[in-house]
Amino acid sequence: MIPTGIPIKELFRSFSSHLGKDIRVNGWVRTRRDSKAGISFVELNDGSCLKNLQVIISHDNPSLVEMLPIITTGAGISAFGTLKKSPAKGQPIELEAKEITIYGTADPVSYPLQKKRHSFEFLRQIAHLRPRTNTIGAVTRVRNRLSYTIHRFFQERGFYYIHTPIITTSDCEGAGEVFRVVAEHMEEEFFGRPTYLTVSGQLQAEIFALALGKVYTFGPTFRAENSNTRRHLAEFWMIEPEVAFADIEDNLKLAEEMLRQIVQDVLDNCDEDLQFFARFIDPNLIGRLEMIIKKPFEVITYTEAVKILEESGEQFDYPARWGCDLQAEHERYLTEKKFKRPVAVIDYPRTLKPFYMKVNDDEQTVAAMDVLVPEVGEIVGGSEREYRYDVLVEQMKQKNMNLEDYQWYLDLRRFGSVPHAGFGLGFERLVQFVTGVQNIREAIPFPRTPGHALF
RNA sequence: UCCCCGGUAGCUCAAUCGGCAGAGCGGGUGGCUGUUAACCACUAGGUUGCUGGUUCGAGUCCGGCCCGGGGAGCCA
Repeated sequence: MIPTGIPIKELFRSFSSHLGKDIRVNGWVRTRRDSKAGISFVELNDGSCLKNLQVIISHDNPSLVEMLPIITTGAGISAFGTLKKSPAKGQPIELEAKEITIYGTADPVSYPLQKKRHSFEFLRQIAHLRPRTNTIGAVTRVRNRLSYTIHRFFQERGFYYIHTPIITTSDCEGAGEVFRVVAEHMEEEFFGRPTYLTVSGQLQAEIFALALGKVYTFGPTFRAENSNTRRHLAEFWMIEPEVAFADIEDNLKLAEEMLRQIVQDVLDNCDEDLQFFARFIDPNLIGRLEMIIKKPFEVITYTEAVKILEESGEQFDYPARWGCDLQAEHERYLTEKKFKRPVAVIDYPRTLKPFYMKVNDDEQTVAAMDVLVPEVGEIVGGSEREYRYDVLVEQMKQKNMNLEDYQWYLDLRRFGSVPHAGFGLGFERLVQFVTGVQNIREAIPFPRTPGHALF
């Protein structure tokens, strides 16, 4: 067995219990500095936290000195020695090495990562090594925490986690272009009919919501849109809760509580990483996150939003008009300038929204909701679902849909249909919002965008 | 897909009006120091994205293509 190391995070958190004891740490060398006073300093990082542990190599120990030339940036090593208080400034503790095992060297001439800052664009080209950087390491830890706390949020409220299919036969009308799924070396359709990668688990989640009450999905989603922006991926992860016996107000409340709780959790548990982002990525980050917790969401109807935009006196490239979709510039104005907080826009014209949204009593609008946040834009999109059979059929006919393809969906309205609602939260956009990374490609371990799919 | 900007050393970038292709960092060597984005000296390192053209002369100007970034649209 490989000797286990103590996580560096653990050493910094409670070093008093380890001081003076012999311990082992496994990790990767970030940098080495040699002092002719007879000491070398090795900064070791193991991914458990942002901080490096300083390992002291005394030049009195000939077997360690022999190793020095290959203890270079990037090397994977194990260090065994005594944990001591550091006599110098900069770190509370350091490890005085007795033994070092070098598992893997990293040739300094060809190892692409250097101590100094790299551009994110360059790091994307070495996506297999970029997790070893401070930023991507921190994003990865925050992403993990968000993932954990989202599951916890729903589990604590009695939601069931549903694994909706990745391969589907419905293209979820209006959710974007789809990827076809075909079996290689097979002429005929593997499934006997055309199949696609899912663009949303919503319709299938509705099936289970109308049986188990409260459910959510959290899985990969695929869109074959040729969109080249810092907010879009061809493969991304989406959280989609779906609740029976719930209307648009319940839906809004759920979205707000969810965002508030997960942001609070990250503030409580990822402080070191967030401070790093605040220092190097986005100085306004912490204030923006605290705003989520302190200020209630502003809720306005689409009609009110258009009126506010018309009376704003702002010069927009496209003036706001009732019946037209809100432009990105409109959304930014509402959330960043007018209200300076998350804004939920509800009750959109039915012509702008998909068939499954509940038609309001005015028959002109549907019970949709988009939650907009500063910097990222739309982070949540959802609605109360149309649960009345006749109205749903009418909606589908208006949108020129083939009713036969959705017989199962209509059946849900024929047998025990009840009001229900849900929404989709783009997970990478949440990661973007919480970390401040400008480009969504830094918010996911292996970004897939048009023309790019490494590994 | 459309609009704008860019592609020069391993990385980040400079190069005036078209006139000898440079710096910092990183690498190597030596020096110095309980160092910590260490410091000092020396040193190696180039198909200026590809291609065609204009010119005595092109990193620089023009055409085509490729790639990247930002914005827009679509959306999460």
